[in-house]
This record gives sequence, structure tokens and C-alpha cells, in this order.
Amino acid sequence: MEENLVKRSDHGGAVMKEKKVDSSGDKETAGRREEVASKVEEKSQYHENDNMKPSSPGKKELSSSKQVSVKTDTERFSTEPDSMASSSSRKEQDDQLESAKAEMGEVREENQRLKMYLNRIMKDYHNLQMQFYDIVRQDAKNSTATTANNDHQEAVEEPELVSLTLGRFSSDSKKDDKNKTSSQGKEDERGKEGLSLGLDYKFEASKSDLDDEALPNPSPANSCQEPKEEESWPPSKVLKTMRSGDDEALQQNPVKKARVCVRARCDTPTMIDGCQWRKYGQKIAKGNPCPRAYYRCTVAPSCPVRKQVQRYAQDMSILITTYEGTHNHPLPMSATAMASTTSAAASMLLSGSLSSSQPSSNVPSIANTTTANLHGLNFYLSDNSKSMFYLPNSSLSAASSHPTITLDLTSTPSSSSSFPFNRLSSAYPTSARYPSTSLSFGSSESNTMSWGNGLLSYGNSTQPYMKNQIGALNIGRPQTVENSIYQSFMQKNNLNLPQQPLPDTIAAATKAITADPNFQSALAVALTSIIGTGNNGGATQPGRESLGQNLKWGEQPLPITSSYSQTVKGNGCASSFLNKSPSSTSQPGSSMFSPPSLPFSTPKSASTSPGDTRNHSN
DNA sequence: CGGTTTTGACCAGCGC
DNA sequence: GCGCTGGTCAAAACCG
Repeated sequence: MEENLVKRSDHGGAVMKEKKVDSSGDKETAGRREEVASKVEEKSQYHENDNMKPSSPGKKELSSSKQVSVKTDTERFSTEPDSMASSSSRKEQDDQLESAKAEMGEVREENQRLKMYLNRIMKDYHNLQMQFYDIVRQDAKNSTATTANNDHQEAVEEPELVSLTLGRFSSDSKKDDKNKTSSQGKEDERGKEGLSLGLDYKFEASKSDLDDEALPNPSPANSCQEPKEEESWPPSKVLKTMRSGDDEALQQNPVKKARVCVRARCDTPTMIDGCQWRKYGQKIAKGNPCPRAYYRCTVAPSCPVRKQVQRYAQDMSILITTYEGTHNHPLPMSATAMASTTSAAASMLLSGSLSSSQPSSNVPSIANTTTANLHGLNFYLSDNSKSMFYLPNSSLSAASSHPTITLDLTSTPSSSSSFPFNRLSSAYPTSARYPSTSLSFGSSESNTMSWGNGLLSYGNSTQPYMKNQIGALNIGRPQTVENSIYQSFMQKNNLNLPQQPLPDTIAAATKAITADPNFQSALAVALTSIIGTGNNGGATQPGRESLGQNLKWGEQPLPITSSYSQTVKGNGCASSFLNKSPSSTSQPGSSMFSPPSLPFSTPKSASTSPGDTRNHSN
């Protein structure tokens, strides 16, 4: 601020000096207006400190300029040899002072006007923000209402619901009440508290139609206290050793956890999803020359989350990452994007909300599959676990006993006909105990989503905003979300968004945002990633009270490709899901997302590369 | 030296 | 019961 004031003083002096040279009053006024306007602009950049005294800048400016002016006049007149001129010069001086005072008053008024204008703009800006949120929330409410009709049980157990909405906030009754009161503040809180989204399937299963999934702790009350107890990932052997008798129900009715499978183009051994993983095993799976690597989460010693990483046999550039389990610890900021996404997917899977089906005949590899083109996302249910990746020989036998949801982030064009998953056949298999589900995030030409450090940028990523977003998130400012959203949207629309969006630009962006269904959908994901913190004190409560609850899959087509960029260890894949052609990835900022063309060029390589032929198979 | 990776061995589930 | 396969363990090796 000090610097700013000094700047203003300098400008003021310059103005008054200019006045001496050019006696034209109009020009002076115009120049001064410009000067004041520029100062107001400057001030707008510091509007956070706007509670400074009104018009103080102008005052300072004028006083300083006045001083300069007087001094200059004195110097000038004092050097005049003619003594007769001294009296007249005094008179002129007085005139100058008078005129300067008059100008000072004018400028002060001008300054006041400009300041009012600025305040009005800021007010409009905030109003637009509020309107934007209201619209989004209203849409969420509508969609939730329709969903509730389809599943009354969800309404009954609403507090437990983890409904994910792409493109809208959930405004579910009770939860909405909370949100209404302090939705924005809540988001801020979440941003401050740290993100702790986990995979929500467990919780979600409590309300799911999959009755055979008797979850140990479906009640939300348990969520906070004993997240670890809920885990059923450890194999029976481990369960025997790890658990005494607390989970009798669990052992009596072994629960097969939902799995979230993420297909993404990735050239590194494993997809960097923000969590820390330790490899504990590797095996050659039947039908796939690439070994399957087993990782467990090491963020917390007792975290039961596992993941399997394997290359897609038919396209080695595709990395198939299967997540299973629920984090029982706060997630790093960078891990929330994937966690929220997978939790959303798991929620979709277990909520039984995948209902519609599209008969088709061009996917022969899946014998009994259902697709739900729900809200523009493609969900695939299959009871043929061995073909869930169109790998007839790829064995994911465990998947036959696990509900699996697949998020396909490798598809290219958004047109639903171009992606094999997009058309599937037959109805929901009643015989399928645990169907597998696929989410297809196809990319459109311009609609791309990219995650970065838990944040999402939407559109043509011409430059990464992660740094700003992270910083903003860390300080939990209310405008963080909006800003990143605005930025992302501006990117999408190829609007050269300045670092400090101008009010009118923001207004235009707001307008466009509210009119763009795709953005709404992406927005929800972004919000999930950004503010989907685990609430309740830190520990990830799978699916409970997490922000994911506030999100429901949008109803709009979402031809997007998610680009999830994370770096935790450095050698991992910043899992680029951008499906753009290599040329398209050459755009600025794409270095963060574009994977090298060679899938197995990573230094450490190995574990999942086809060249790694170490047979860990038994 | 502590954490991670490697890798042979072990176990469980499933189909025949 | 046997073989196959997936999943995990755990000691050794490796790494920073």
C-alpha cells in the first residue's frame, strides 16, 4: 500500500507539472481524470484493503501535487530577475492556488464518483456470483427431487446419501438446509480443513439396491469413529489376523467392496493420484503380458486402501488402475480429485441409480451388459467381469465378486458412437451379483477437463492455473472456487482471462457459465475436488458428510475428458487423460498433461511395463 | 538407516 | 481333490 501511495504521489506531481506546460484546462482535466481512473484501477486491485478512508488516495495525490506545484512555481518565479514581476507573480501564485484548490475539489468529486462506480461494480460482481450459485443450487434441487422419486430409500436415508451431481449442487432437504445457511462458508471451511474425500462406496452401499451387500457399518454414526473397521479389503486371511471378533457380521457375510477402475492413458508405471502408495506385490495376470502391480496406501499406516495397476494388454499406453477400499485418513489436497471421482463413481455403482439401458449389438465382447447414459455420462454395467475391459483374456476374476465401476478416461471423441463402451446391450443383469460399471469421459474438441492438484480446469488448457488455485485453496478464500471456475471457463471459451478478471468479464463469464451445461457438469466435479473435504474432523469418512454428498451427476451431456495431473513422487504419470491428438497437446501448458508418446519410457519403469517380464506368478 | 521395491512362497477361491 | 489363478506376505535387495 505504501508503494501504491508513493506511486500516486508521483503521478500527481506529474500531472501538475504538465499543467504548467500546457495551460489548456480541458486537457488538464482529461489527463487528471485518466490519472484518477488509473488510480481507481489500481485501487481495484487492492480492493481487499478497500476499507481505507474514502478518497484518501485522491487527497494525498492532490496535496502532494499541490506541493509540487507550489514549489515549482516558487522556484520559477524566484529566479525571475524582474522585481516588478514579483507582485504580479504573487498574484499569479494566488490564482494558481485558487485554481488548484478548485481543481482539487473537482478531482475529489471525480474520485468519489469513480469510487462509487467501483463499489457498484464490485457489488454487481458479488450479486452475479450469488445468482450463479443460486442457479446451480436450484438445478441440483430439481435433479435431486427426480432422483428421490425413483429411490425413496435414498430419501429416507438421506443423511447418508452420497449423491454425486455433475453440474449442480445437491440441495437435498436436510443437507440443503445446511448448505443454504452457509454453503459458501462451508466450502471455505472445507478448503481450510483439508480435503479428505475417500472412496464412498461403503457408505453408499448402505442405501444401494444391492441387497446382498450387507455392509458392516452402514450407519453414518459409525463413519467418524471407526472408519478402519469398515474396511473389508484385507483378504480373509488378513481379516482373521487383523480383526478379533468385532466384525463378526463382516466375516459372516463377507462384503465384497466396490472397486473403481480408472482407465487412463499413462506412460508411467502408475498413475499419480495424490496418494502415496507402496508396492507390495506383482503378478503376471493371465492373458496379459504386463504384470499387475499391487499397491497399498501408505499415507496412513492403517489405511486399507489398495490399488492394482496394470497395463491394458491391447493398448499398452492405457493404464488400468483399480482402487479398492476407503481411506481412513485425511487425503492430501492433491489426492482429492481422484478420490472424489472414484467415490462418485463408486457411489453411482452402488446406489443402483444406473437404470437405463441401451440395446446395442456392436459390442460383442460384453455378453451381458447394461449401459446407463445417465446425465451424459456413460455407465456400464456388466456381469461379465472378464470382459469388462474388452480383454477377453484379461482376468479380473476378483471383479466377479466385486462391484466394479470403470471410469474410462481414454476415450476420444465425445460422440457416443465412437467409443465402444458407449453402446452396450441388454438390460441390467439380474444374475450379476456385482456388476461392473464404466464411466466414459469422452473428450470433445473443446471440452476438456483437467485436474491439477485437486483442482480442475475446464476447457482448453492453455495454461495451468494450479499454482494460483492451490494457493487460494490453502488460504481458504471464498472466491477461490469461483475464481478457478471462472478461469477455467474462460479458458474453455478462449477468453483471454486476465489474472484479475475484470468485472464485466466476470459478468460475461457468469452469464456463459450459467448457460453452459457442460460447464455445470464439470463444475460439480471441480467443486467436489476442491471443496469436497472430509468434514467431520479430518478422517476421511467414506462417503459420509463429504462434499460428494452434495453432488449429483449432472443431467447434461458431458463429453469431457478428464486430465488428472498430480505429482507426488515425480516419476509417476501425471495421468493425462487428455485425449487430444498429440498436436493438440502441444498447446501451452500441455507439458503438464501430455504424456510422452512412448508408454514405457519411464526411468523406473518397470513394474507395469510389458518389458518387465519378471514373473511373479506362482 | 528407514522406506520402498523385488520376488519367491504361501494361501484362498473357484472350476472341473 | 487337484490345478489354476488372484492376492498377499515377507525376506532380501535396493535406494536416497
